[in-house]
Amino acid sequence: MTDATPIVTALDRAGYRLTEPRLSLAALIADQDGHFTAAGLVTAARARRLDVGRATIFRTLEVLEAIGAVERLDLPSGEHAYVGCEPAHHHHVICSRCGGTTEIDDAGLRSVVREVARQTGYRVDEHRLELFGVCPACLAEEDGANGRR
Amino acid sequence: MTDATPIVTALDRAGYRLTEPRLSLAALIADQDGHFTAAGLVTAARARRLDVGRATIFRTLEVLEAIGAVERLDLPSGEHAYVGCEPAHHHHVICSRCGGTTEIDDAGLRSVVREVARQTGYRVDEHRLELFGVCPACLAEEDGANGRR
DNA sequence: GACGTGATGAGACTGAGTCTCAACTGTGGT
DNA sequence: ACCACAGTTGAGACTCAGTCTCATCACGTC
Repeated sequence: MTDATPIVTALDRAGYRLTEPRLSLAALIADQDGHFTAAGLVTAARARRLDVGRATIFRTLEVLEAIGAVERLDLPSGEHAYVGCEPAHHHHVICSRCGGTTEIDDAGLRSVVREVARQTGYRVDEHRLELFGVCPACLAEEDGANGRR
Repeated sequence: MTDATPIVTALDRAGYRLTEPRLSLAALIADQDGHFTAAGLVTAARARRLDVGRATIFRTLEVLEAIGAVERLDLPSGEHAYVGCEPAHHHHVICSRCGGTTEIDDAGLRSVVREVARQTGYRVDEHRLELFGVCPACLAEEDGANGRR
């Protein structure tokens, strides 16, 4: 993603004002590939000399998460990160080498959830699946470096 | 769980010293039903007049997580919580009403992971599934309270 | 029972995230 | 084009989780 328009239109449609800081942030987020953290955005914003306060960055992320333009995820390290994404239910695989993410669809998870509900008697309202691994590009690189392995 | 022995033996077997603070904490954790947070343990320890420092609680949780006696999970609120559990790979369903947790086994997730790997080309090393909902007991209570719904 | 090492507690420290409040700015109405 | 106002912003104080340090302590071994 390198185009901020989807984020902007999502904001607009949800009735949020299109302010200058929000537009800057939308552009910044659109430029990130893979996941990014709030702290990272703060640094990036400063690097680009965008006049955007820390508080605003957190607030904007909150808004973007609420409208589904961004998804929050928890890295194995315990850090909170975000990924820009389409506002539909899905999950991510995260490359622990390059930090890139790939969206995945249901992939049969729905039936897992149903099965769990059946086994436990719970009404399952929400679920979160996070997958961590190594993306094809990094795998290829590893192979190249190691000869084989 | 209301018996600290499994935690204690796990510690012992892994070569950790069985110190007084660790034993207190093991007992404290065994008494928790459902998930608990580090902050909660700190409070609980103080309430019971256990002489256990905050740093020790964090360190012990780290150790317990490493040996699999406790699992760390991320609540939808972004808080970090823990559940005491058997040291085998599994997942939890968490009741967002009473905070109770239930362990679940694979339930078909393994094939989902395989499917994702196939779709994306990733080598998937790690995955985390968290389910949030309402447990049977709370569901029954809700029904009782609302008449129907 | 003595010793060495791993464990501990107090408290300083760091860094993420929140809150407050006065000042500002999009936006819809005119 | 202008106005008014409600929503938004930035600075910085604040809170709270989690980490680190270091002198002291106590478990387990010999």
